[in-house]
Amino acid sequence: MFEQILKNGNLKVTPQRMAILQEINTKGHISIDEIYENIKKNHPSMSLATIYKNLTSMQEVKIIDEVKLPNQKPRYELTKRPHIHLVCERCGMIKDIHLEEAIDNLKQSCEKETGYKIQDSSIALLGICKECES
Amino acid sequence: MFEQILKNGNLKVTPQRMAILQEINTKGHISIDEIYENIKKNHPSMSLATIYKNLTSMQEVKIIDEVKLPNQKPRYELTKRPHIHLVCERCGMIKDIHLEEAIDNLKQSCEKETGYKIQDSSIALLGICKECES
DNA sequence: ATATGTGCAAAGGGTTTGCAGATAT
DNA sequence: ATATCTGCAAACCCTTTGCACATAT
Repeated sequence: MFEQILKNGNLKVTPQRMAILQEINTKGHISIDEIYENIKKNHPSMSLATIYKNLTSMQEVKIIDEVKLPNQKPRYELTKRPHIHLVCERCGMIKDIHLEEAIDNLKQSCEKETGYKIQDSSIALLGICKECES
Repeated sequence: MFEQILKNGNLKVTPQRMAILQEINTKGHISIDEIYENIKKNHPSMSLATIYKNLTSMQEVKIIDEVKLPNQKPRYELTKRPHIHLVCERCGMIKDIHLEEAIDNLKQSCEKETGYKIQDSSIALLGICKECES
């Protein structure tokens, strides 16, 4: 699965890349440091520089996306269809919501209003999650 | 005007802060370097450290907001009601759109779906502007 | 066999910090 | 008069780079 994705991007399949993708896949919205710390447990020789280089190259071929949230270090996720990041400002939980029609409506309103041709979106909503609220 | 806003935040009114606010106000979505370069023209002793410190303190009292866009250094704008950033990926133009009902709808859909209580938003749409398109 | 990738250490760049002197209230 | 702010320089990140060796194809 990730093997094929890497090959499609003309990237070689290395244990380091596989470990990074696995980590991003299971944790989602993960920071560089978290990736590094987690992978070091099973792969002690893993270098931070390798992580940086691979996050860059895998972004270039659109395997992963960088997620920039207010007041946070960048995080990384597997590339998915357009979605919304819901961020709990108390516990830090980040949840994806796939409300594609809502995003499409927003896109279309903006296109109509401005003549822009929208190709991509970066949407975060910030608040308090159900658990923290109660 | 800016004098009053600073006082409301318990920040002293200094020429440096006024210059920073003026710069953000006229340019909008401006980067730290742009602020520094522009202000130095009329205010050669202005220090970069002062700009950093003030961007931080003015964010803390919600006079300004940091805008994080994909593949860009952070930019700064005066705090406004929730709005959308439209970014032209060809010419770099950044345009605000105040589609508050659309944003409210999005918020409400997300709240209904997840039980989150949404307090804030960070929305960017990326594409090609009318001028670049033609 | 060859191009690519990895790890290391050094370099680079942006941001933060501490402090002494200056300024706003 | 006092707390706050500014400018400078140093410190402190985080990220990138160059290179020799290792690995995937």
